[in-house]
Amino acid sequence: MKQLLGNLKISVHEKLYLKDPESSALGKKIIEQSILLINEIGFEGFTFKKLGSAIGSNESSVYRYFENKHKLLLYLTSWYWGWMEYRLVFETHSIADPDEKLNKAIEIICRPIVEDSTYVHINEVLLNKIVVNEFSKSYLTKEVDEENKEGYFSIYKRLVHRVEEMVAEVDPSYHFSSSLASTLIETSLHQQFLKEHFKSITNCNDKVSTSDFLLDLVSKILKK
Amino acid sequence: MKQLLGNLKISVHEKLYLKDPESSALGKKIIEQSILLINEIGFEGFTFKKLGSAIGSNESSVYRYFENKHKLLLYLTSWYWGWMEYRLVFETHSIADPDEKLNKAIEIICRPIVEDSTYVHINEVLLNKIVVNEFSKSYLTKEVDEENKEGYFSIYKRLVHRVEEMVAEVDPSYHFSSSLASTLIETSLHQQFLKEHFKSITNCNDKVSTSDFLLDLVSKILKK
DNA sequence: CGAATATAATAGTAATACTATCATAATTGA
DNA sequence: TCAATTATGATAGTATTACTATTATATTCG
Repeated sequence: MKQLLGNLKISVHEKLYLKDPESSALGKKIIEQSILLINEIGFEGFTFKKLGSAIGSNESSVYRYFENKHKLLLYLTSWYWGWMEYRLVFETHSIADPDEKLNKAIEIICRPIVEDSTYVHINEVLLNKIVVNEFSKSYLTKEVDEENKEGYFSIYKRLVHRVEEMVAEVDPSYHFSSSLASTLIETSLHQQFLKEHFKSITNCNDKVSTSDFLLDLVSKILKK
Repeated sequence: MKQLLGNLKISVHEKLYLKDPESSALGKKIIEQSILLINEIGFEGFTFKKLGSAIGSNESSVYRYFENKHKLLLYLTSWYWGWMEYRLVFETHSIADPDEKLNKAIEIICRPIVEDSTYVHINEVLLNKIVVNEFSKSYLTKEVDEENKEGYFSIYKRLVHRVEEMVAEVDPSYHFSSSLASTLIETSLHQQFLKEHFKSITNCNDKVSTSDFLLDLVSKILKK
C-alpha cells in the first residue's frame, strides 16, 4: 500500500491554486504550516500574514500560491478527500463480497487517522481534524453553486458516489443509496465532533466507535 | 396550537444578548432585518454596519443589543431550536404510541417550514434557511467548549435529548439512541442543503422528502 | 555567466470589527 | 408636568484583515 501510494500525487483541482504548492519547497512549507496553524488557531483566526511568519516569510509569498484562505481550505479538504478515496479504493478493491466491502468502507471512513509517512509535509492526523472542524465552512457559502460548477467539490462527491455504489451492490432495492452514502460520510465527521465537544448527544466515545454505530445502522437498513 | 404559542416567548440564553431584542421595537427590527440580511448576503458578508442601515440606523445601535455577529447568530439559531422544540412537544405530547410519536417527530423536524404568523418579526421560512446554511458555523469554532459550558447550545441539545427519549421508547434495547437522535437532526439539515446545492449525492428532491428517507431508516433500525 | 524566475520586503488601500464619546429623542416616575 | 433617566443616532477613531502593487534580492537554469 505504501509503495503503491508512494509515487502517487493526490491531485487537486488546478484552479484552487495559483501555483502548485507541490512544485516547490516553499509551497510544501505553506501546506505543512497551514495545517499546523489552522489546527492551532482555527480557520477564523487564521490569516496569510500569520502563515507568512510561520513559514519564515511574509504574506506576499503565500498569495503567490493561493488567492485567499478559502481556496487554501478547499485545497486542503480536497486533498484529504482524495487521499481518503485512494485508501478506500485500494483497501476495498480486492473484496468480492459486497457486504464485506461496504463494511470495510465504513470502517475506513470512521477509523481514527494514524500518521502516514508517505506525504512528509502533510500531517494527516491534523488534517482530519481540520476536515471535521472546517470542511462544512468550505461549502456553506454564497458561492457554493459557482464553485461546485467549477468542480471544486468533485473529489468529495466522487467519494460519496463510490460509497453509494457499494450500498447499491449490497441492496439494489434500497431507494436512498445516495442519501445514505452522503449521510454516512457526514455522520462520520459529525459524530467525531460530538465525541469531542457535545458528549451528551452521542454514544460514541473511547469504547464505542462511530463505525460501531454506522455498521449497525447499515446492517439493519440494507437487505442482504 | 397558535393560541397556545401566542403568549409564549421563546426563551434564549440571556448572555447571548446585551439587551433583550424582544424588549423593544428596535430590538425586534434588528432580529427581523438580520434574518433578511443574512439570507440575502450570507453570514460571512453580513456586518453590523450593513444591518444598521437596514434598520434605518447605524452600527452603534446594533452593538447595544449584541456583542458581535457570532452572538447574534447563536441567538437566532437558539430561537429556532426553541421554536422547533415547542412544535415538537405540542404536536407529539398527546400521541401515546411510541412508534407513531417518533414518526411524528421526524416529520416535524423534516417538514418544510411554512410561515408562522405568531411571531410577526420572525420569518421562520428564512430562519430555517439560516439554520441550514449557518448553524454549523456557530459551533465549529475554537470557543465551542467555553460557550457550551456557558449553556449557549443547551436548547439544541435538549431537542436532541427529546428525540433520543422517543427513540429509546420505541426500542429500549437499541444502543445508539443519542447518536441516532443527533444524526436525525443533523441529517435533516444536511439533506436539505444537498437537495439545493449537491443534488447528485442525495435522493431527496421535490418528490422524495427527507422524512421519507429518515422514516424508512428509523423503521428499519429500531425493533418494535 | 547572464537571463529568467522565485522569493522577500515594503507600502498602501478599503473594509471590518469594534470602542468611545456626545448629542438628541423618548419615556417614565416623583 | 418636568426633571431625570434611558434609548437612540451620529461621528470619530483604532487595530486588524484581506488584499494589490512595486521593488529589491536571491536562486536556478540554459
